[in-house]
Amino acid sequence: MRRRFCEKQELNRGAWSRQEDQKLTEYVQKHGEGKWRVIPRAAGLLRCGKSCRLRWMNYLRPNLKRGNFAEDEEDLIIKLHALLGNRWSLIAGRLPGRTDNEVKNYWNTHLRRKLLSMGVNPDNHRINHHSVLRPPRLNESTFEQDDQIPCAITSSPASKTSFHEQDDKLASAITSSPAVKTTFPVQDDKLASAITSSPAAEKASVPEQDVQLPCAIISSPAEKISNKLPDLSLKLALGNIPEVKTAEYSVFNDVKEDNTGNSAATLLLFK
DNA sequence: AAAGCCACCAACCGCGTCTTC
DNA sequence: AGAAGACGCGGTTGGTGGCTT
Repeated sequence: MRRRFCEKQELNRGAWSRQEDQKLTEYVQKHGEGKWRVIPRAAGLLRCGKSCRLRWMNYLRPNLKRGNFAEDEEDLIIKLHALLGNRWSLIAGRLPGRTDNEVKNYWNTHLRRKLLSMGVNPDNHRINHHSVLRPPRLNESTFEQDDQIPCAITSSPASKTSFHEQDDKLASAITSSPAVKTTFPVQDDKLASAITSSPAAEKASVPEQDVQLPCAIISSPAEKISNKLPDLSLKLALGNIPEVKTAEYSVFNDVKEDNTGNSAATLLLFK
């Protein structure tokens, strides 16, 4: 059997000592992050690069927030998990000072249980019919049999959603149907007027780097909701709504295909 | 007091993706 | 274009401390 890298090199494993932390911190502060493979030797550490990177990213890095999660952080994690699933690094990216490892651990030890106790399935975020009422203003016809994510969501029927495939990997041009406007559970007039749909799908391209940002996504009534999609499971719509400040809301546009190949758009907004 | 159980979380591992040559 | 190395992500493990019996 092949020996693990750390064993082969007779490197330290397990908990980090204070001296090791100090050496790594000093080295990274002086030379910067990256080149993790050369850092251990350069910093005088008997660790593999991978271990150094992990220690730095999850523990030593400056501006890390430690301690209990605030209620709004919990709330955000739950909403993001509902949309993104176990994409811990993406979720952590929306929580300043939190690491993917920390968010993942918190989810597994606290939030998972919390959702279960609320009658919500933590794997798919569907609500147990017997324990939770549907939001009163949602259009029932836009939902599948089970309730979906327990926050502001609209879904457009597959038939009204246009979805162009540019190639196997990327797809573009998503539009929301007029149903979006009427089924959105509006809690705020500003949003109500701002969130609407474009009349027809049109291809448009969005710079790749923008698509990487999993946040501050706003759709415009006038503009097409369209983009390049780095991943078929996550479609992000980018644009601007003049009436709504992007700093105030996060919007996700998710498109799912059913087994007949039809696609349905889901728009999710939260503060 | 001590054994057993459980929750928490730091750290490890394997694998997929990206980058470099 | 493709091989190799580096990096990053998510699942899992294992040590530790607190609580219960």
